[in-house]
Parts: sequence; structure tokens; C-alpha cells
Amino acid sequence: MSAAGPRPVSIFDVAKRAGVSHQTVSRVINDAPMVADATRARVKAAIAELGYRPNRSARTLAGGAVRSVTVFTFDTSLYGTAETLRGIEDAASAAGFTVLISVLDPEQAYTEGDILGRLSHDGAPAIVIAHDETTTQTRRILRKAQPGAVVATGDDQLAGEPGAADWLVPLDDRVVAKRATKYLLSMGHRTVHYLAMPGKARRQDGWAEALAEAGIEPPEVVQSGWTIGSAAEAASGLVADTGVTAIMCGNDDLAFGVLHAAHRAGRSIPGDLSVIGCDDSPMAAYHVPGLTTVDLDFRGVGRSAFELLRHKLEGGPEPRPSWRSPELIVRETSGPPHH
Amino acid sequence: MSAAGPRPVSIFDVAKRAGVSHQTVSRVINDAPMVADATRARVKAAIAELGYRPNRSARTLAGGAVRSVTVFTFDTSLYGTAETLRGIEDAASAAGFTVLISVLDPEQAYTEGDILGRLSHDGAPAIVIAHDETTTQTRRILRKAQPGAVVATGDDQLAGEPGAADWLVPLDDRVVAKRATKYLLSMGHRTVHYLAMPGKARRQDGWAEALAEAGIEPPEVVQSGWTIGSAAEAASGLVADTGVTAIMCGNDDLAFGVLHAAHRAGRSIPGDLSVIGCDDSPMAAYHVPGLTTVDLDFRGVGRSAFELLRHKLEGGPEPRPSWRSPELIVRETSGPPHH
DNA sequence: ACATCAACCGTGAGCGCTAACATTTGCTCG
DNA sequence: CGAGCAAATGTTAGCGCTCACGGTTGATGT
Repeated sequence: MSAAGPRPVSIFDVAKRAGVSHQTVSRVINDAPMVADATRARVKAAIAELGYRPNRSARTLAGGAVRSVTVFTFDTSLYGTAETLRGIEDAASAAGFTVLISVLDPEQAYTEGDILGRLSHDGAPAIVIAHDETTTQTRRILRKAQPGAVVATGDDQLAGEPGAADWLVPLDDRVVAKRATKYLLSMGHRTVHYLAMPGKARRQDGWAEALAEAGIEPPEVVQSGWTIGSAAEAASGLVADTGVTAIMCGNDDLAFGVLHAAHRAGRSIPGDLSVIGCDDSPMAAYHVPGLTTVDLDFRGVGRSAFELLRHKLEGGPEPRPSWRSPELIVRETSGPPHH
Repeated sequence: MSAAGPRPVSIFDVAKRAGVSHQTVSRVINDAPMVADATRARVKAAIAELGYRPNRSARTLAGGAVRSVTVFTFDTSLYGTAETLRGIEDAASAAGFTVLISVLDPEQAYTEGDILGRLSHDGAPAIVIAHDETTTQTRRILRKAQPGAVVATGDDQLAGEPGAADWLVPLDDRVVAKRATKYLLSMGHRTVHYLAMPGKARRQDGWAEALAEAGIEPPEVVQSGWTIGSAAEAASGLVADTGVTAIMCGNDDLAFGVLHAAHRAGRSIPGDLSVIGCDDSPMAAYHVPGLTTVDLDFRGVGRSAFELLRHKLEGGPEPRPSWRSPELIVRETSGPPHH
């Protein structure tokens, strides 16, 4: 149907060429023991001469070890998800795994069939990058259907999901946002406003918690879209209000939008207004003024997620967590309030 | 090996349940004709009751129509590639295709075997996002091995690659950079410096061409890495030199780095120095000052690449190109030179 | 009434590979 | 020197699906 040319070389062609059975070839390409060195060499030579490459579909169909991961995410171009994906890729390709991606639309409600149907086959290994409702729901569906072959990044926001340590690589958004908010409060701000990304996210909870612990009634949350532009627009009211002295944003992009709006409104940063982001995207350090934000090691999280998945699949030693913990990075968009 | 539980439901289970042969079920799930409406309904009911989902590996192995694309790219977190990937995804998932990604290391030289071995099977459809040497080489390998199942984005830089229209979705980096450089020249700059991304890219050629046509000897190109930070560092000499009045950058990120360096060096933008980027990434419009750049419709290119691939695979009407053409967007980082 | 022909549906084979088992070979040891 | 055993290799049966056929029906034409 697609490529022309003669039928591609199969395991049998190699076997004939090397004068062995196809099973011996199979053993060689799978690095199985019980093959004499001489035979192994002969088979490898035949493979090289013929340019043989195993067919992955046949392999998975025949029930061999699975060598692919499906990654579920909701937007590959956001900094956080892109970096996590990148971490997964790095680890996966080093381990000889293929990465498949399945992009979910955050606006849409998916049924169990929708999600499972995106897998290449029943029980296919998957990683869910979960930071919003759609992906969290996806994670729940997958874990229910095939608990042994799913891990996720995100935080443990759901009661009734026991033993999370076995399958979750946590990046606790709630704690991160809480810490950032507390920092702002410690600078002397009376309150901190919050610019939220779409969907009910955990960061918002952390912000609210920090205020609650300080005995402050949380001001109304301002909703933004995912883009810088939508943030600039959404924050136009906030920046016009001289009573507002500190804004915490769902992520760095939103913070850049706020900064832009503040600039247009003629407010000085951080004299009139402190702005704080989240993610420490590459731009944060090079923006003028430098954006105060929280460094999140998404790439490390992605890598760890893959390692954990592989551990569940193939056993072996328990991988220990290896991502940097979140760290508040104070730059130039935050400071004590003006008085 | 992975999921526990009973063996997943197969086409035979559905067949038995619906009281038909497995082949009839196959016809139904493939929307083939020659099935009575009543039968079709019965089969669909059985599918729903049993929660049957076809096994993709078995499908491709059995030689059915291929329903996946492998995307080759060299960095999923750069704006241009991320957006192109996004466009491919959008189109692919709308068409029921699975997207696989294969990330290439630009530092590494790949053999034919390396590249072909990343395909799920011989002749698997692929899209190459080619903007550097590694990916261009990958494109060449794939096109040679399986011309009927490969399309690429990038520009037609290689002589001896005939009939490019059949498989290339071009985004002519050379022309884009040339236009931007000419604009800078038209503002009165004596010359334009160039800050380059790693690898020999076409944008640099366009810049050189514009200067050549104006009879200007191109100044030495300054090399940068991919990150904003590396650009800031690489440009430190350039921004310190008051003789430099205009810098064209390989992409927006590099431009942000230059802007940062210029700010630190105390040069005013665009009074002392004009800076121009390329890509129109989301930040460009919201940076202060707004970055002059070229809008490139990567997402549209990705979408078109998929449509073209699908056309090659399944025939049907020739898809017509549907991406916006590049457009220079003048904002606040460019202007006439000071004197 | 009989051939004709569509429309519909079923049967068998095989895609390329691996798991499980069967078989052969080369040794060691009593 | 043959039992006994391990290492090395071969044989068989599928994985779940699609392709290429072959068969069965019922309506149609003459």
C-alpha cells in the first residue's frame, strides 16, 4: 500500500542466510543467552549484510516485551508539558523505547473508550502528564483499566487513589504555589491576587491555602486563558487597580502577560506591583526585569516517570527519585510594596 | 507481561457475540461496504457491549492501511518544531492517525540503519521536520528508502532533489531572512550583523544574499547556541561595539538574548541598535519593547505536511497548500540608525 | 423454470515475530 | 562406555488482524 520495492527482509531471510533457524535469530536480536558465540557472530553478520530490522508490530503482537510508551498530554507546546515530554523522550530513547503521543483537548470530555482506544493495544504502557482536569480524568481511566502499565506526573490531588508512590511522580503544584504566596506575604503585601490558568488547578489551591493560614480572605481569582495575550487582557483590571500590590500567576507565560499589561498601564515593577510566575521558563531570567518564579524540573520529572514505568514493566531495582525539588527564584519583579 | 486480567477481547469474540464471521466484523470496523445495515448494527452493538478495540499492531502487521506517522525532529521544545508538531498532531488525530516522535540529536551523525531502525516497520509513513543538517540528512535517507511514504517540512536547499513539490512543504527560510535583512537595510543601516543558531542554516544564507545584493561585504557571523542565555553571551561583543547598529537573529529566542545583552550594556533599543528575530513566537508581541520579527505559520505547515503525506498514502484529491505565508512584523526593536 | 448477477457473508492463509516445548549435540562421570 | 545432563538449536503454535478468495442467497431477465 505504501512503499514499493520487494518485500522487506524478515527474520527468515536472515535465518536462511546464516544457516540457522529463525528462532536463533530471534534470540540474537533479543540478546538472549543460550547462543554460541560463533553462531551469534554469524547471525549478526547476516543481519548486517541484509540490512535486517525487526518489525515492531510483529514483535508486540507476538507478545514480546513492549518497547513503546504512549504519552498523554494536553498541549505539547506549553513549556511545562514540552519539557516533561522531552525528559520522557530522553530516557525512553536511551532505553530503546518508542514514544507515542496522544494529545487531549482540555475542552472535551473523554469516555473510557476514547482514551483506551488511543492505546496501540490493550495494556500498552502509558504515561500521563496530568496538570488539569482532563488529564487527571485520563489518568484515572488508565489506572483503572491497566494499573500495571501506567504512571503519571502531577500531584496527588485525589482522595481514594491509594499507593500513589507506586505510580506517581509528583510535582506538588499546591505546595509550590503556597510557598511563592507566602514569600510575597512575607515581603509585606496585605494580600496576593491570583491569575489562573483554565481549569481548576492545584496551584490555585496552594495560593488560597497560604492566604488562609495568614488569616486573609482570598480576593476573587481572575481567570485567564493559556496565552500571554489572554493573560494581558485578563489582568487589565487588576493592573489598573492601585490597591493591588502583588499578583501570583499560574505560570510564567501568564506573568509575562501581566507584566506587559502593567507596563502599558504605567505601573512600575516591582515598586507599584510585584508579579510572580511559576515554572522558571527560559525567558524568565532574560526578561527585563527578571521574573521572580519557581524553578520546576519538568525534564527530571519526565525522566523519572519513564524510569518508574520501566520498573513497573520489567521489574528490577526500584528507581529513586532524581529530579530537583522546586525552588523559589527571586529576581526583579518582586519586592516589598510601595507605601 | 504488562496488564493482568483476562485476555482482551478480540475480533473473534465480537464475531461470536454478533453471530457473524470475524471477517464481517473486520468489514464493520473498517467501514467497508457490502455489509447489510442490520448486520452492521448488530456488530456495532456487540462491539459496544464487549468494549472491543482493534489492536493496532495486528492491523499493521496484517497489512492493512497504515494509521500512524513517525515524526522526526531534533528538539521538541523549540518554538518552531513544537508548533509544527502541534499542527501535525491536530491533523493526524483528526484523521485517526497515531503520532510517533523520534527525536534526533543534532550533534550526532546517523547511519541509514539508525534512522530506518526508528521506524515501527519498513515503509512506515514519516514526516521530517528539517531545519538543520541532521534532519536534512535524515530526510535524504528516508526519501531514498521509501519515497512513497515520506514528506518533509523545510526548504529545498539541496540540488539533486527533484520533484520537491511532491513531498516538500516548504517554508523558505532563505527568503524570509533575506526579506528581513533588506528591511533593515532599507531603514538606512550600513550593514546588518547576524547571530546564528548552531548548524549551517538557510536563514544565514538569506541574510548574506541580501547584503551581497546591496553590495555589502557581510560581517563575520556570530555563533550562538539554541538558548536565550547562550545568545546573550554570544552577543556580548556585538552589543558592546557601538559601530553595530543592526542585528538579525536566527530566531526569536536569540533575539531575546541579544536584547537582554544590549540592555545590560546600556544600549537603547531601537535608537542605538535594531534587533530583529524570526518566528513570531508568542513572546515577541509581549516583550517590552515589542520584537520585530517574521511571522511563520509553523502550525499550518505541520498540518499541510500531514495532509500531503496522507495524500501520498491514500490517494484522493491533491491537497492544496493552506498555510499563511511569512510576513514581516515590525514592532519596536527596529528603526533607522542613530546618527 | 433456469441461468445470471449482484449483494452479502464466510473460509483459509499468512503478516513477522516470540513463547513453549522438543530435539540434538557435546561433555562429564560413575 | 552408556547414563545423565546441560548447552545449543530446531519445531510448532499462535498473537489479532486483513487479504484474496469461495460460497450462499435472493432478485432479475428471458
